[in-house]
Amino acid sequence: MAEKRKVTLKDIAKDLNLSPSTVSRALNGYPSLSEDTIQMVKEYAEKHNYVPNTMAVNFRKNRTSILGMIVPQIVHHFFSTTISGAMETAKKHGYSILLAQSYDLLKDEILASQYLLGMGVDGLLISVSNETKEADHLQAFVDEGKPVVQFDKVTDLLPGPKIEVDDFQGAYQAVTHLIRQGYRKIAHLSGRMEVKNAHERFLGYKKALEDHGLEFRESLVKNCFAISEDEGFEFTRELMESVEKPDALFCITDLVALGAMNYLKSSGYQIPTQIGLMGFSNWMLSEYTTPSLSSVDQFGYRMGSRAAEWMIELLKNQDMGQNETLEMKTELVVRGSSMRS
Amino acid sequence: MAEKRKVTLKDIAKDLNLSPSTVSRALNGYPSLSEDTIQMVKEYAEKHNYVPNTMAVNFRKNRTSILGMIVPQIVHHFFSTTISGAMETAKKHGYSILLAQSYDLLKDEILASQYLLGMGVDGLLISVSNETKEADHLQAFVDEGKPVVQFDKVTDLLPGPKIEVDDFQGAYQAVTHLIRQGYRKIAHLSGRMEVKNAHERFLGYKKALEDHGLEFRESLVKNCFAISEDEGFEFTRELMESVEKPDALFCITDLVALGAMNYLKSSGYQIPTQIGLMGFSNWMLSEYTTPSLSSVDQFGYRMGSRAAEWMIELLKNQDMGQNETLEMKTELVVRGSSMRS
DNA sequence: TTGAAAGCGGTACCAG
DNA sequence: CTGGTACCGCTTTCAA
Repeated sequence: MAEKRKVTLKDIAKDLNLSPSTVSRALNGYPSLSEDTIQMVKEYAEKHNYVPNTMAVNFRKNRTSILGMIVPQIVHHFFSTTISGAMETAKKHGYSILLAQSYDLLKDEILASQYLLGMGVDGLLISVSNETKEADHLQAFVDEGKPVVQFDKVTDLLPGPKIEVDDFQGAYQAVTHLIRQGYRKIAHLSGRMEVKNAHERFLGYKKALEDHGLEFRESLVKNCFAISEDEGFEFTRELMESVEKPDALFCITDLVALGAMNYLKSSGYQIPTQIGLMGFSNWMLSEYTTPSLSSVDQFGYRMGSRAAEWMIELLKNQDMGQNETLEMKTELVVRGSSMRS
Repeated sequence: MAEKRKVTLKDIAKDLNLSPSTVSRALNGYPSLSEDTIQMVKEYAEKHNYVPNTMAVNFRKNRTSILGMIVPQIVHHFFSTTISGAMETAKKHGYSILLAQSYDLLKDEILASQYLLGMGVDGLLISVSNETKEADHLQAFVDEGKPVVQFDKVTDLLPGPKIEVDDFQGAYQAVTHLIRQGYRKIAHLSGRMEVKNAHERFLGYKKALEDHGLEFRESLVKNCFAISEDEGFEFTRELMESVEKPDALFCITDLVALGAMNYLKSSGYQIPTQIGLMGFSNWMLSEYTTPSLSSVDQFGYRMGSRAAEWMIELLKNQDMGQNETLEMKTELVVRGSSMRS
């Protein structure tokens, strides 16, 4: 490792017969310095391609310009878009993002938090796990004066800035769309009711039915636990084999809808003519199924970007943020699986 | 921001009437220290939950324990798996990963490199962009004694450790499989021949044909430029409308295969009976199409993990690495789109 | 407008 | 086995 020593601020000072403080000031654009000095220093620095030592600056200023970010899983398309959005915005403001995954396990979320805190991040962007029923590990950030901005999946156990998807509205629109397409017995493959997003979607589903004069029936709702493709398949089988036999399915997530689609197709049902199908999240793959899957877009990129923006603003103002929530609207994406007309 | 001052090493030293050096040694498990001292220090540290200041340590040791990682796009499923693999392995060894994207543009790759270098990463893991025809920005890392490990898409312009997918073998196996399924006129939707992976896949395709006594024809090869779904659709149309009319398609990537599949289905072709279809990369969505798409798995997680491991070993040994290549085998994933028997 | 100097929190060398 | 101390590179008072 033939590491050639890099030129430091002191080197410049010595060579230019200035004090380190002057050089520092010149480079950082302080006022009250003669134009000549500034010119000279800048030129010299440029010529010897001086690069300030980030570690020294961080150390001195007691900040890293790094934001921690915890998501359940990077490989989930939605989260990868939020990451992408947060990264771009952060970079624009001179921040970088240190990532960690919780795998939707509280245990791993705690580990990740401690890890990021130890790395000295300036703040935390987090979408909490489904298991998160305590928030001491998040409070730890706040205790050290590091803001926490929650997004997508949030917990009220930690007051502070939150960005949520308007799941209620998204579900309401989706189900309303199904009703307008003429479907009348709309079932819902829901998630766990303790999980806020899932509950909101359920409520949106219910309200849409009621507002359009359709009866809500418990028997048309199935709770997925793992939110898996298999559950989509199995619950759809149960529903289609039951007396209720719905003519449309609104699924908590595209993956579940995919399972439903597989069951329906393998059992010879025609989508969307015989039965309509609707997912949620607008995964990349929804476009590529046959028929393509209608869904609800959550604007992951924008969400990540907003979270980062918010964080940076808090950091700039030395503020921990109020206990306020920003609701992000969703957008219905109508595709083949629900287009009867 | 009510940041309560944290206890430092010096605090401990003062309170315990020891020197900072002793405390440091005790905490870092140095030999030649009395058991008593170690005990005492550790207990005190524990009790006052002392946490070493990462920034100070980094600064002092002139390293960050952060690895830079540049991929074309995080949202690509394959890359998100490599990221995940690299992150887990890095964490296991006390390293974290700072991510950046090149969007397959040289310009952005250079920016990302400079950015990561400026952040003071200890080394770089990179899958280069398709445009990368020079490597000064990577050489810059080497010049500062920071190892660069390339993976997946690599350039020979920078000598050093590389992890490559054995694209040749993967393509060879894929095409051999098609031949065994009885397909005889196998077309190839290839990528840009200047891109190594694409070229290797092309060569594997060609060799498989030759080894099985089938004629290779230029007219059955179409070069995709953007590797897009649209190109898959269009080139498939061209092929199917030409006199050549293949009975199977081997596509450079699953996305292209998807485009091909869409054209074929919309034109009434039966897959896999009339025409066989094969992708490459084994994207998440390949499983969910109808029919499901045969593909070639590239083990992204393992690849990222190996890249990180390699890097950490280099770092440990203060080594920049030789100009050697690790070839990772692929695995054929046979699904509905190519299963005639 | 500039300089001198004190650290930030550790680590590691040199003594003892 | 332990202590003293210089110092990593930069920022920021305080003083001139």
